[in-house]
Amino acid sequence: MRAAECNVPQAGWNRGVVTSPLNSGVKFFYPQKERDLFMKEKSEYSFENEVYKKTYWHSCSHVLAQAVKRLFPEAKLGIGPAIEAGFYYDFDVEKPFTGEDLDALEVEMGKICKEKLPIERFELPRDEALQLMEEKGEPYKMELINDLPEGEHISFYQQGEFVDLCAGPHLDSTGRIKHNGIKLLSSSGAYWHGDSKNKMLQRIYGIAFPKKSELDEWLAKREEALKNDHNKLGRELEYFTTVDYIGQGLPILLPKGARVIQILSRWVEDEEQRRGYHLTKTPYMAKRELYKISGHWDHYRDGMFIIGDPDDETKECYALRPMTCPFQYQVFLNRKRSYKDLPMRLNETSTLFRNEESGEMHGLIRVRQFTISEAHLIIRPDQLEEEFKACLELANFMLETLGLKEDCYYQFSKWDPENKGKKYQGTAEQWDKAESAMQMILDSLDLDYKVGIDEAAFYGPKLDIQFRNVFGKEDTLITIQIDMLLAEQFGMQYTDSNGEMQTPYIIHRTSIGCYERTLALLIEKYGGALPTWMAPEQVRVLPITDRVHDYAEDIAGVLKEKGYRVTVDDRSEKVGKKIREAQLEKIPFMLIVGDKEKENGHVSVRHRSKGDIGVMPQEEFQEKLRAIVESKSTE
RNA sequence: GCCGAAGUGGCUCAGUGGUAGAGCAAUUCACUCGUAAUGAAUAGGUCGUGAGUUCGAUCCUCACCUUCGGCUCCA
Repeated sequence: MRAAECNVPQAGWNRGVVTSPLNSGVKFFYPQKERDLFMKEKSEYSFENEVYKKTYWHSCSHVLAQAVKRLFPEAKLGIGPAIEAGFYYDFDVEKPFTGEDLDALEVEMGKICKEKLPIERFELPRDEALQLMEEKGEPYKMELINDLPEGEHISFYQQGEFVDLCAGPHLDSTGRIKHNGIKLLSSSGAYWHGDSKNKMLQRIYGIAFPKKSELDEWLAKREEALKNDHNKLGRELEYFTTVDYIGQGLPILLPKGARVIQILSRWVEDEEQRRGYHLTKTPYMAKRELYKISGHWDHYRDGMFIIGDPDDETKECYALRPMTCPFQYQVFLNRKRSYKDLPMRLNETSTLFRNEESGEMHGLIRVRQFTISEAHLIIRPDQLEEEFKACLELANFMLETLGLKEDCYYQFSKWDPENKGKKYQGTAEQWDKAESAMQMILDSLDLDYKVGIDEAAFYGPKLDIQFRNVFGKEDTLITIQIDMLLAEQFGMQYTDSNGEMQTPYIIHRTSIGCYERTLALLIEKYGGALPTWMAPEQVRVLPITDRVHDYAEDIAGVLKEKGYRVTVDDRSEKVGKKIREAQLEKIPFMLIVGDKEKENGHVSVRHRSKGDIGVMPQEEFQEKLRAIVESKSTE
């Protein structure tokens, strides 16, 4: 169907056309807003131009939809946007797509590109738009149209026989898309409108580039990144494992993983002590009554492991803690407090239990039992800004030391008033107050952040520090939260300087986040070669012959005495093999010793990434190691 | 929880409706070796678990468990 055949109002036809500044003939049917953005960007049609890239991928998603419609005419269209890396399109189909289906679709997409079909925009009034989608048999599109506000221009894009409801923008022809620069990556289920109550559609993910070589490069890079998958590397390098009959989300931290977490948590606890925190140790479980006060019973019960019958009020019922907050508050409540006691900074290396749903677990990143560097700061309202900033400073200090700062970004996680009562406790006024307080602090820091609506904790807004794993999936590493609700619920009060009772504010925060998750991120960041200061094994001594085993032991003994983690490989193997294995295990330093070294009291030093760095006296190596470890360099 | 894929010795993977192989790792022996794999021998698996179909199941069917990629959820 041509646009003209369905009463296209010609007036809207060329709305917002931009002609290429390079006069290459490419036309963008951009709405004014995006046109302005485009013109500010590099005036080239390259992927360095974010708008062009997204437009290209968006048009790819339409080509994908067109291919699906050709090969699977019964498929109903969902939505198909460009995303961070590539594009996807959701379809309602009888059977999920198979790998062969994706191959066939890729071929068909290539054909559509070669057909060089003009991509044209037209607009329709609501009733005609609905009629068109009804004729095309697209119930999901009709739902989208019905959700559009009154008076909105309802625009469509057409290429050949394919018409799609779409706000645009798009390229002007399928011929602009490189026919062999497209790769369909995967397909999986995805709920319509992202709501698990809705029907599950089938989503196809894809990526595309204007050059085949760029596609190949991207795919190779991705493959390379996947090699650092902590879930693979972490198991291979024996940081952790899982056991069928223990259960999902309950990893075993093997000696190497446990060692790293011990090193990190000692560092964190010491640093927090320096910053005025008091360490607590609170129980792993409590009676249901505690969680009723905190609100967990009403807002978080599905996320808890409950011991006993939660509905039988005549018997005791316990729950493993999903958070430490209500426990640490008891420290404050232990006696009468005055304004002089505040801020009260309570930290705990706390193990938590959350009954995540079965499909949500992922290596060390998403588990059911984990340990976080948690703290609650009980403060006077006038201390909020200073304490919040100090929390952020601490978090950033940790991230910088770990070398992860560049991989993280901020998210201001707000509530959604729509879910008041169900998901969130407190009043709109209380939420406004907490969110605007956080807003003010963030503004004063001139922080670059994205906003997450409906991402808050049930008791308050959060500043989350996010990262992406090797698959590009986003997770929270660190969080800082403002809570103006729970202190009141627990009857926490302090006497101010006028002798009047006041309710404190509370900051919930993590400093390094969840140790398991942080370890996962470190493994992915460093490809398993963790910085020397936190490496589970820092030095391995490799004697060349049995004659120098005693010397090797001496060297190791001195280093152990100084607190380093060192082993001796005294097997009867060739040194080449010992080196190979130490390399594969990513041991930072190898000390190769033979008769010559023994004679002179020297060591031959090999670094895992620098290779052979020469022979030196033992003391010189010790000094080198000391400098690296004490500075917590990322080497 | 939902959609899809997978599960064979410690690891990576072959394989077949007639109850299993390879490489690496392990163990033993020999070699005493100079910056990424010395050689030989030995041992190791009720083929994720449980049912069913069949004369016979690791293979076919179903359920469950676990793992992986998504969705939803979340530190």
